Amino acid sequence: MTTDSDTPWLTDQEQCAWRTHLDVSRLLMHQLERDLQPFGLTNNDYEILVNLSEAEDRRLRMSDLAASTLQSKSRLSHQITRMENAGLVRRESCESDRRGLYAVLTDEGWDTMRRVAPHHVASVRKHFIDLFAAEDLQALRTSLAPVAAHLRKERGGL
Amino acid sequence: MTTDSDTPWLTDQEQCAWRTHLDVSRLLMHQLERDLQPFGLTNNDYEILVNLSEAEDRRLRMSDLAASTLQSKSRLSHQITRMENAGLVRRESCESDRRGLYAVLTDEGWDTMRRVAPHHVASVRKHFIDLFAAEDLQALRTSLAPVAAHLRKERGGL
DNA sequence: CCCAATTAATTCATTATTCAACTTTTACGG
DNA sequence: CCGTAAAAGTTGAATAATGAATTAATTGGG
Repeated sequence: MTTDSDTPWLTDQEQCAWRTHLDVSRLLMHQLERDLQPFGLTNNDYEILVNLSEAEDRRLRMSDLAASTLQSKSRLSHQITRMENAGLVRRESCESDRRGLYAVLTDEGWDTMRRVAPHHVASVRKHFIDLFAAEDLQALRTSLAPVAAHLRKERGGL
Repeated sequence: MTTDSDTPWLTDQEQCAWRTHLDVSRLLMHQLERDLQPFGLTNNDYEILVNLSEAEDRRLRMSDLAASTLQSKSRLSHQITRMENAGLVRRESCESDRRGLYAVLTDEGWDTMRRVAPHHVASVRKHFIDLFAAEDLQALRTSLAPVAAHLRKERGGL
């Protein structure tokens, strides 16, 4: 049988590491959201802008954008609709596959990105990056990378 | 004036660390959510259960519970309403301060907690804790703790 | 002792997320 | 080629989160 005493409970150290990670995740997202608010953007908006502005021709297929932002297609579809209404993005149909659509950054979206990015970077530095010693940040990266890889494999289709 | 070249953009290393942290946060929450689904609980439900089950008399004031779960009072209020409907929790009025309410774990909530906790711990181990070398987990904890502290100070009232 | 300010918590309206159902187009096995 | 399966994306209804406004009780200075 399976009893309580079989359960490999977390040690105090592990508990603490875990809780700290959780707290940082949540608090950090909240803080970044707040820092973006004056510009009328959410974290989600911003991430879409980043992905599109880095992409070839400032456009990406809906599916690819959903994959790279780790969202469901449905959620992305709603998200893009909102951003389209805000004038940041537009949909364009894809010639090679008539099922497909591109999300394309508008000029306004591009300008918004250029204007907001410096502030966002400052925010990320202030509340995260600059709080680590350089070697700690490296350690973080190298120890987190396998976790990310594991989790990516674990999730089949979002 | 402030130009683009004044902006202290993230280095490649920093970018990578940052993105990895973001991805891990999101993928991990998703995975844990999926692992809790068979038990009919969400991450939020579970966290409330943990907090209440560790508390004196298995009860906490709404405000304290909101603070320790880093949620707004409004959100917590809705959350507790849902959990009350699910029979996991009940509200009890507070004698010493008639404005106040306790969220109290029901017997069903307690049983649910005891039943689900081992599976949740296993999930946390599988997708996070056990993916680190012991010394890396320590490093994570010590480098993340100041970040958590910083963020807690930064946010005034949620 | 009283009134203004604060605190506890909820409510309501708006916005966002989820999940399943649906449409259209493409791919592919026989 | 034909028909069935898979893929791209959207839609709509249900559920959840947010934020401002509200109610009710407490505190504390004059």
